[in-house]
Amino acid sequence: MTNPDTTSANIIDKTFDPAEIEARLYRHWESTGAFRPARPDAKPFTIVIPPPNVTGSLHIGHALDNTLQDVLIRYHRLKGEDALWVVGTDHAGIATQMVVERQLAESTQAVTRQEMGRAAFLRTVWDWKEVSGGTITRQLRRLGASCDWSNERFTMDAGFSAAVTKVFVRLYNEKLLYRDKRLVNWDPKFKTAISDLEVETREVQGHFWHFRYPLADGVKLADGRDHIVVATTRPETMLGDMAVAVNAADARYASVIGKFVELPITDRRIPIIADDHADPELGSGAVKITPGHDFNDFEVGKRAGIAAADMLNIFDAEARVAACDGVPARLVGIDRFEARKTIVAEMEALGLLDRVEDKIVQMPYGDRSGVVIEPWLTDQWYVDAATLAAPAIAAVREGKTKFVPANWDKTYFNWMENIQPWCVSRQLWWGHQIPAWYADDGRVFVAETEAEAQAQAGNIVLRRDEDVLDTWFSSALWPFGTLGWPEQTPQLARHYPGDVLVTGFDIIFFWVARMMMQGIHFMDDVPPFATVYCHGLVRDAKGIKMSKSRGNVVDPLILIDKYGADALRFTLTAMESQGRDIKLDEKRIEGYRNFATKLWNAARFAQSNGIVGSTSAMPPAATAPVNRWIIGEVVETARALDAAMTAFRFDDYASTIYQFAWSRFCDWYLELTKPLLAEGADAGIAAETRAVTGWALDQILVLLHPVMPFLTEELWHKLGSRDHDLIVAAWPVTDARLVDADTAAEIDWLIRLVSEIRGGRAELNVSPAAKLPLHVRDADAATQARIRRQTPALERLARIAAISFEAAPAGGAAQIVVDAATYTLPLEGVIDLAAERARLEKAASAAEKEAAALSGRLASPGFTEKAKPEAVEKAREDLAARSSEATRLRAALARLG
RNA sequence: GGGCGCGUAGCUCAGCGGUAGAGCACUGCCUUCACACGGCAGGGGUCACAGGUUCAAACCCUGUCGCGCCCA
Repeated sequence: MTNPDTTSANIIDKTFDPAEIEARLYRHWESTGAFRPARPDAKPFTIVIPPPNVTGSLHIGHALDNTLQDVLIRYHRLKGEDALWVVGTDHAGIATQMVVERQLAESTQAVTRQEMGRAAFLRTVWDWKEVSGGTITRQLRRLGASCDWSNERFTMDAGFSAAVTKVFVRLYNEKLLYRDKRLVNWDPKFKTAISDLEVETREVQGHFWHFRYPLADGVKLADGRDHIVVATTRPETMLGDMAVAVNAADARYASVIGKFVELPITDRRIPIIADDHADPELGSGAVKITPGHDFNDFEVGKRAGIAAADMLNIFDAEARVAACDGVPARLVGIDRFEARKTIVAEMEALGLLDRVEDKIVQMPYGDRSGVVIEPWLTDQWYVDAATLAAPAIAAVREGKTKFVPANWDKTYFNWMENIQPWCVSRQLWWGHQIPAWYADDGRVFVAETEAEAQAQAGNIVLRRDEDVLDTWFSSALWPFGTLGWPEQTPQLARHYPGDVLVTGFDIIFFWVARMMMQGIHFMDDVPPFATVYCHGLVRDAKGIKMSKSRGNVVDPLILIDKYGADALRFTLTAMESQGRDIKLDEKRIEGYRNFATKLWNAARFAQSNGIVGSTSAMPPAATAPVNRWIIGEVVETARALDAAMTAFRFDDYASTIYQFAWSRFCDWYLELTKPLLAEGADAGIAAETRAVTGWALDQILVLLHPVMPFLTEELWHKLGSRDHDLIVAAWPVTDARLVDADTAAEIDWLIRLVSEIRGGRAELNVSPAAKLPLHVRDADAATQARIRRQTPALERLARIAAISFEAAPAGGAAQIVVDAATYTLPLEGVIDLAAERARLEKAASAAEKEAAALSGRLASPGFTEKAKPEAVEKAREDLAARSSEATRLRAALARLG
């Protein structure tokens, strides 16, 4: 009924073509609502996507982040849970505004947003969003992400915007949000405040200019000098100096504290103050204080009693010198870097330039604009982050939210405990406009609508705040805003809090911290997720961070084109070992593409043998040991995968299913059952084997589906007529009673015996084509029974002609020891006796060496007394086995003569 | 300066108290009727170094060296 196959026959093609399959299956899943099956009675499982920027395109980091989320969501969907992956995009205020402004500048009209006006500009941004904003969500589909697209969200949607406004108003009314004049990181290119997290500190070669500031009123230093030397990396800021600070403990300056200097160029008198910020060990020990343009100086200024409103602001929004107390008119309007040259030249001309030295300086740059950030004194809206952080810290301390790997909680605590007031206003147009209205007299009215503000204000003219909110202010509401908050929707009741947040560790400050604060505050103290899974960065094969400028970025879409989405997903999953950075080597992807092909071919083989998918999750009844064995192996594999997923060990998950599918199922089970399916074999056993193979293959498809959804869904339908898609199939039964220890032991023995015989043959250069007779010595009744049962398998896999329990004929032979029995392959005339002697000698020595080590350990006094009883018991068993093996190998050596 | 982490096979990485593992690469053999994007077999590691704890250490502790990242 839901068969997505559009080809006429269900025959598995000789070649596996990911591109065709992926496009077809994704459309099928999405159009049939498979990503969000209705399961009202099931346990909810919820992930909210870290919303990608609407301007973005899929890079390899997204591919990793979303692959992991999809593995989780598909796994939980298969487990029968009510799995919801909330998806959507973020309006990305500054990034989007930049993109659209650039397009406008490059367009034929070459128009600026100021020329257009706010309303027209915003219409243009929305138009852009409708046309180009879907890039990344289309690309997520290429990856196979099974998100709930039917409820896709955007942070600027009406409902979400209403939530943002409500949060702003509530925080304001709770006095957790306020307007204040403080220093911000000002981006003179975009003319907006930016977050300190958007400031990138770079080391650049700069200078340290030492200026002489003349002491006022004829005062002299203890050493007789009439000036104080201060050094600065930013000479132009001297125009805004409001003090010179010295350390109270510095004897050189003790006598001048409280006196004044004549600030050159400006002819302003500024005080000499005592402050611990001045380090006697650094430079002259005296520092100029520019409270309006330096974060440290701002604090010094406040300690000295200067109110923020009185601090001098010497730059305008574009960082040009502004008209200001004492600043000469000739300097007004010139750019800050020009001003620097001018000031230095003028100081030199005044004979006040003491000296200049080269200095590496830490320079703040805007991570998007690339220009030097100016600490600037402005009125902005601030959230009292410290108050909101307290319960967010407690939630992690109390284990309500866990970081995986756990050590990220240290990073979280460190940042949260030192959190600064959060500046949430931005001087942009694209974003949530701040719901604050001003009266001409400066009064502020904060309300959800203009009408409400007007009602508060009475019959006066109001003007709305032109600024918008920081994008993170809105995305902090993502875990509940996407579920309909502030409406108390059934979705919200059911899917908040989320189970897991999957994100890069680099986003802990930006986003995780903010979601924790807002989630707890607005959702009755319930943090937004139980687990925060932090993965690492994807680097190139050499371990270098990918960047456009280095040209070492790998495009996930190109990798998908080349190897298929499944191979890329498997690679990223297999390499994800709890937060460690991933060095992505294309060879690895190629290897997992090969794995996909391997499974494809195994399914082809099964199909050509009349094997079809099972109709029941329960395994078929089985009598043959190999069938009973594989059933047990499937169950144990499913249990191991459950354990891996519970522990968020994506790498374990991938390697467990890889090993099982390839090294167990393909290499052994399919080979061991070939004789059972051959012509002339027992019809009952053949039928049982077909049923078990079909069942086991089905289970592999289910178990692998979270990582390789396309290949597995395709094979699921190729192998049988199904009444549902694999994406909504049931996880295998994991009943331990399905594991039969006796058959497991028998197949384990068989595998060891075949491997030993193969090894011996290869080492002795016996032609792979030659079929040899096998003589068994010292086999007990149980072993003889096993040999009889497994004769067809031994004949095929070990290339044995006939098995005899009679003594081998005299003469050269290869001898194999497995457990208590010795197996002889007569090779009179062809065997290299020396080589066989060497082989046996090597094996005997190894066994003896190990036996000696074990008996040494058992003889040591402390071991048997202090070690765990299991460890002692195991050592005894191992010793017995190794000694026995050594004895038999020595006997074999003796027989060889 | 503070914090986090990493140094295990040629490469990329698991393992984190009981005899060293995987994938890739490498070597030999194999056109065996699912698969050469394959099969079979094999070589390769004083687990950075030095001390210590322990009956037992790649794994725990201390220090040294080397390499990252974050914050100031």
